[in-house]
Amino acid sequence: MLPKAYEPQEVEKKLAEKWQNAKLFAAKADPTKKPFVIVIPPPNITGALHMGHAFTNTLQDVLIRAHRMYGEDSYWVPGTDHGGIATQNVIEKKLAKEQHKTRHDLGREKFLEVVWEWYHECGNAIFDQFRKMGWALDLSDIRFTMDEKRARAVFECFKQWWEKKYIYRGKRLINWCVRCSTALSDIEVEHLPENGKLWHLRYKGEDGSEGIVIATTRPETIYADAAIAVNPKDERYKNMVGKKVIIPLANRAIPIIADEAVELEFGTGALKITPAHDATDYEVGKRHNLPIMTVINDKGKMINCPEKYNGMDRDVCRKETVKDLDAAGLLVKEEKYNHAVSKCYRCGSAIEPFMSEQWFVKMDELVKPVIKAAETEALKFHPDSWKKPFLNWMTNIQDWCISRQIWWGHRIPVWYCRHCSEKGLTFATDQQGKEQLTKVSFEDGAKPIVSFEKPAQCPHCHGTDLVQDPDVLDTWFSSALWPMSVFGWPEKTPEMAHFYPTSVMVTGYEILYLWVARMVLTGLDFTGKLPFKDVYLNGIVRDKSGQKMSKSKGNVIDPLDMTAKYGTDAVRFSLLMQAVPSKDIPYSEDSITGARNFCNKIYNASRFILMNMEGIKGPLAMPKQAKELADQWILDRYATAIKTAREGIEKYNLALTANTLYHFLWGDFCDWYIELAKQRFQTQEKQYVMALCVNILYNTLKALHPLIPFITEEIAASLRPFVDEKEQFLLNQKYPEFEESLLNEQAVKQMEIVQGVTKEIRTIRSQFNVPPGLKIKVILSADNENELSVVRAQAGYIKLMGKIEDLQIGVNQQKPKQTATATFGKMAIYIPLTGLIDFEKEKKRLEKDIAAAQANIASRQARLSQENFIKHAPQAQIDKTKAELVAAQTLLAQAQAALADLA
RNA sequence: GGGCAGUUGGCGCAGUGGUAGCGCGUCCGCCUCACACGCGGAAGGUCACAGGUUCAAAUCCUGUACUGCCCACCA
Repeated sequence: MLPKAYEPQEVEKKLAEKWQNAKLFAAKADPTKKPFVIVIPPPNITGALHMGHAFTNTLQDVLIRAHRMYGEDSYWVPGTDHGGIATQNVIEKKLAKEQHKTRHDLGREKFLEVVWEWYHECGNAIFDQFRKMGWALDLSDIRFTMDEKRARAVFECFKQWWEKKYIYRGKRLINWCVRCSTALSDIEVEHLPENGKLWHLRYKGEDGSEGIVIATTRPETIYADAAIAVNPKDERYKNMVGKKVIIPLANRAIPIIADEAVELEFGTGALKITPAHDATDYEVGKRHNLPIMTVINDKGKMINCPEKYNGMDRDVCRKETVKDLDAAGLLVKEEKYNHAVSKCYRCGSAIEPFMSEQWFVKMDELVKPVIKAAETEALKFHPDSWKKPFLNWMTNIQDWCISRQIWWGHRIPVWYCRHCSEKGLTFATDQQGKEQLTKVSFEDGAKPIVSFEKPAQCPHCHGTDLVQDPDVLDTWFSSALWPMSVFGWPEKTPEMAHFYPTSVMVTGYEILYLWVARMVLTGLDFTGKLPFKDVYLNGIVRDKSGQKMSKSKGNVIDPLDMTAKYGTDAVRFSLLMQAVPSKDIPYSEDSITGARNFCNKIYNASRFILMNMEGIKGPLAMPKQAKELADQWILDRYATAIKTAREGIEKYNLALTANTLYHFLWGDFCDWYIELAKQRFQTQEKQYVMALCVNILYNTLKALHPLIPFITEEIAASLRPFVDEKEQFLLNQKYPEFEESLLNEQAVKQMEIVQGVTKEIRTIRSQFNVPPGLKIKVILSADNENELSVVRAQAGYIKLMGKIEDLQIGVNQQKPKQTATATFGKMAIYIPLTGLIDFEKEKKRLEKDIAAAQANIASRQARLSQENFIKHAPQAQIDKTKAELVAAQTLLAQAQAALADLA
């Protein structure tokens, strides 16, 4: 005998291995079939996968599995991402913790070795999770954004864009993360609110006058001030423009200028201009030809400032400066001020706007076809509310800073001849005593040689002393090429020809700009084709109260803990039940138990059917004819469920698919059909009923397989001897088709009567505490035989489901004494309950019925008396309203009669 | 400052132009020979607010409020 509760752990382990060994998920590249392709958003190799991965990848898995079962050549391309700064940070932390070392203690080469080791370790852990989650990824065929082929793709892109002059070097104010010691692109900067302060500082006039008061949040940058700006329309300062004031503590004179950028209402209306440390100021400085002075270096330390502060940390300098200003009587006011501060998206430390020469990609040309694709909806967003933000971002795009001053990543494929580029190259000796190129300046004469490998010699002087650019590329640079590079682009591979473009990109909306936009851009630029036509944006998995999950908050739910506890299917299904496009989902262990219970329900229903299969020889074909109402009804429900389940998949609304199948299997099949079928198990119809049961169950398992692959595969294997199926794996079987011929509106209506009457009877049983085992007598009465035709025909169902011993059906039946009364449609339901009737309860019940009926009658009558309703509403609506009125009137009359009887 | 979502029973969410559903929770009764991870039943909502369109609006439009997110050079 099978255990009573489903135990997923063993089953899942066994099946996960079986699928991989059978190469079930491998690329087929079958030219006779329509390809359906998804490239996985490659997870960063920064550690274990989290709930967000579990969610987005499960969505993809469902699509991939469903389309495979639709008969398409579906292929889900697996891989991981090297994750640039994020990964480097993880390794640095690990080094510090385990060995108390920095990356500089190891040196670049050794550090990279350590990261590569980590990749193999972490990568394997990730692939293990892929397998455990049941994702249809071929684990023998994994890509990595830094492997040889992907590196080739990166180089090809760099080279072509260099030749087209899209890639260029530029010196400008960039976002610098002091902690990560690298430049960042604009979208890698987050603007987070912070409780800061606004300091009002006095800059005295050069002529000894009182000068001007400015407001700033960054007093430590006053040493780099190049001017004070006021709005040209500002009457307060009109006569001061052109005069000079003295920077406090620095004793340097700077001019007062007029610029539109200054807001009249903010602060004092006077703005200090610090071109080297603020983006707005940089622009103002450019307009007025102001000198650029840098007082904070790449480590966040003060430089070029009064001796006292030199070498100080910028935060310390801020405090000291404020203190000294106060002492000098130049601090006019200090007020609390909440404002947005730029933070590094990887480490959270404050971004320093920093003058630096970096590599950029010019965006204006590249972006044009992307905008067109989104506008014409050749590129379609799901939900389409993302179209507008996407276009908005694309139209206002800035050039992309692609160089990062870190070690882990694709090294910029540019070389310099030490002879020819001499003046543009700065070297330093690292802690291992090796000479390293630390800084490249094109302004000072560095001459680039673009090459994948180290060139044998300099093309100009034929010298052989060549060094590679020290920077690496933004991690999103290689990600941008992912939908092409996974197929071996730029090589003309068969995979590229067959699988590209892919079908849909499924990913979180938080990386729409960071990633999706750039894939579209590269795809269109290099292939002229969109890398995918559909973008399905999923939401974020949050905690129970809607908070983002984070380690620091301690509200993280680890998917592997949950799968170990409840089974992978339960975790998957709980996510899918809530998978409405773009919607964040609140998640807690509670949401998994519901899904786990469903899995158990499937298991037990299957177990029950299998138990009753004893002595029956398969295979049993799906019966073509319904023998009775329940059969017609369940076939209709089944067909409808399949139709809706497929619709959900097509519309990327997997919550619809999950909920539909859940309610069909549990609510319709188990609660009603199996219960009704039980009585036929002992009859000659057993073979027929079992054929219907086993086929409907089996097909429902198929329909559920993309969502919960393990339990469905496991059960289907036991059922297979009884159905007409040769294929071992569900994935290779056909997804159930919607069969319109199974729809039976009349059967559904009749069944609704059976269910409705049964429910009324059950309610009364429950209300008057009729012992569950006690069979009762029920009388069904109406004023004409026609109203009773269905219950007469289906009396057996009602007797069974209502636990009725004696069911009398007839026109205008006499109501016995001591009887509970209910109404369904135009039928009166009398249940004689001598000794069990509680008069107060019955009275209350009837009064409630009466009140409801009166309200219904009033609203229906009101509507039907409106001339416009009769004139404009469709006839069906009018008929429906009339029918509802009659039903309400019947209910009222019967309830009132019953109440009168009671008294 | 601009944009986008959301606002539905205690909680979390679905939902279609014809006066509302699901899961969890609550309450009552049941270990009914598949399942107590279960079965049966009940209570509980004027679908944020104000206008408008319509015979009819929770569902469409406009505005307001609140919440969340994204974008943006008010220091």
